Amino acid sequence: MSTKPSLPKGVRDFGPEEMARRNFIFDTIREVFRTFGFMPLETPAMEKLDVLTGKYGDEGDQLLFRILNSGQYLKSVDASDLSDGESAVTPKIAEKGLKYDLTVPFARFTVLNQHAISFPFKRYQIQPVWRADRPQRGRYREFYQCDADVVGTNSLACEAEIILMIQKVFVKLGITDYSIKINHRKLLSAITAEIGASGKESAFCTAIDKLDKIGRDKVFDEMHRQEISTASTEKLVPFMELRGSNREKVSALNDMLGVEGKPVLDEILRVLSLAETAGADPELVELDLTLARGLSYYTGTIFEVKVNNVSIGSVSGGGRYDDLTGVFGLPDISGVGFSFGVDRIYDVMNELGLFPDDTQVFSTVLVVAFDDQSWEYGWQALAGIREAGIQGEIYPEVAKPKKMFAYADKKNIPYTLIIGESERVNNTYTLKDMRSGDQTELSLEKVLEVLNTGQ
RNA sequence: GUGGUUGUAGUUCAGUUGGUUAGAACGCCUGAUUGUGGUUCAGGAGGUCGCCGGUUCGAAUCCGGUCUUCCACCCCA
Repeated sequence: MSTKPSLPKGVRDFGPEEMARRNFIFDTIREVFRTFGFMPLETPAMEKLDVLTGKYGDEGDQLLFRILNSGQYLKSVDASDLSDGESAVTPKIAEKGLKYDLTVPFARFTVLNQHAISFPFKRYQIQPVWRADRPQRGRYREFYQCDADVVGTNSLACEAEIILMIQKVFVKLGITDYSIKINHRKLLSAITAEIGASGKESAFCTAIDKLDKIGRDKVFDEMHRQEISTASTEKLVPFMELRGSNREKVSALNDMLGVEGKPVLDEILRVLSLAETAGADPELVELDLTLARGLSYYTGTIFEVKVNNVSIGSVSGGGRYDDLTGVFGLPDISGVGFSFGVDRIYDVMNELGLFPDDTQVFSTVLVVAFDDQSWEYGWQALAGIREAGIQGEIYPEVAKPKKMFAYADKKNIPYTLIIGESERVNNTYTLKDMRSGDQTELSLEKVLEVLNTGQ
């Protein structure tokens, strides 16, 4: 008995026309990464769980896909583990997990290969990652990330290059209405200290991150629940009311934070000016104090890119992490990186109608034969067509003309090469333009000429 | 993880207060048309109504469970 097949929750197939569009995005991003000197890297789908856990916060750990051990995976589990529940059993039956992002595996790679790497090390990585999230619009359980990271340097040029790469990619993709939001973890810490809520940084961050979504009152409510005092949230008001250009915000912050804030603010200014002198559009970059980001390993500048007027979350994000390799035994390596979410960029471009209408052409010519002997004749001609670098195919059997031409139509093949008895006898080929319906009897040489120039 | 929502032909969807044989469009196949496609016309195939159970004389329809879809939280690309 056969069962109807189905796909697991949150994963998708990509058909031919979808792949053409996705590849356009991948190719664009890859090209930009290369022009900035990043080198390719791939890591396995699965990692040891101890590599993955603890890097993404508690929420992140819950979203890890765990892989059941092979063989007799229950042999080390006993009754007391079972009565203790999942937290006792899971580590004993699952030692591997699917990777959750590309940054942590990259850190693991860097540590394992430090003997072979010369720092600063720039790599890009385009691979799927998996998260056991509830699927939603723009949210999948398997999705592609395109990461570029630099490790082994503190230079703020790296941050500036991230801004430049984002802008370059979006220009090529035709996305114009978006903003690159930047902030700095140390700036958030300085503000937390200034309002007298030291030690509450992470609660502060998750709350303030929601400001544009739920409004000031609810953010304050949440902070109060997290034991941040009313006095503190009152002191926060002027920070929330900061408006103006990035430089105006920075100078205001300089006054508000005093000497404590100076180093961070200088960093931000430096990043902005490096980006601008290399041609970045300052209008698209916005210092946003409410940007916090959940991943716990960020320590410096953080980025997020949001396309305006679409109902999809951020399409890119990243930041600087001072010590990601430290947990793997290689301390004091600072890195900074970011990631494009191809799946969301695809959804955004679809929503904005940025993909060109022209349906992909997968074959330039279809060889159509009316009898078996002609098919053999066409088969040989096809070899010559392909030799000339033209994409072509033959209808694989002799069938009714209607069927063969309908195939060419459906597959959007612009030319058919028609062969029957008369062509075979004359040693010629009838080339038909499927759009106009015009057809002429030509030598193979002429056919190749038309196919090469005709497209 | 919490709350809601969806599921009927290959696809998009109708289907009345529970009532005989579950429909349409598009797609597919065949023919009109055995060396010429897109149009037109005629015909045809295709569904255990997501799955399991319950209520009922009778369930696509009501109830429960489960899986799936989409959405709001949480969080995130």
